[in-house]
Amino acid sequence: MASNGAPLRREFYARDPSLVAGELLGKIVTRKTDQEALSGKIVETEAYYGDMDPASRAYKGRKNYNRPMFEEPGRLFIYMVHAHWLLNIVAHTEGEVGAVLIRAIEPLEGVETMMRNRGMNDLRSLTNGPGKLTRALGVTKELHGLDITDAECELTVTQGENGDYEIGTSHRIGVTEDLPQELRFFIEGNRFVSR
DNA sequence: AGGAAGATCTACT
DNA sequence: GTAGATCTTCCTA
Repeated sequence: MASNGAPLRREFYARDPSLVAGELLGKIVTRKTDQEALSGKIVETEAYYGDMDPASRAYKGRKNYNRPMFEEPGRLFIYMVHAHWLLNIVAHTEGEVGAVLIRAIEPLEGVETMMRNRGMNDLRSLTNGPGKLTRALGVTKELHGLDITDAECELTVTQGENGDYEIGTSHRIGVTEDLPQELRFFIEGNRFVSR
């Protein structure tokens, strides 16, 4: 089953955010509820940094709400934009600041429930955007700061199958002031990548 | 206490 | 391709 396997270890996240963002492609996100497991394959991500990144939530220094970005890698960083919760995983090397935004997943398990959560039944547009997938998976502020390297966590990321993907890159989407580097990563040709 | 911003989504033309 | 809805957090007074 797709969601089997141990969570990725903390060392995976204790590296440069752009590296982690690229390697998270093809991994499996699983949201465990009382009833069932909802899961999907990560097909699109973006990397964010600290005070050198004007698009980052951590740009203006350490605040209450962005605290996880400054702390232990492998924990969740969740916050709201335009009435949508966005799902991030803290990722940075020792002493640095950063996180990876999950922008799109390919639905695997629990599609019925995800459709119910979203109030629609079009598979293609079920989870192909950062605000859409959190709604589908039932991700809210409640999960903020949780440790996803713990197998008991309500949300985990596991290895999945080793696919041979063409990885595409581009500038980040929706940011007002981007860095010169391309920090958006996606699986080339996958139909669940946002548009 | 109030206003504005923001890593978005949907529906409409 | 553009407009309006959405809602939490932050900033200033």
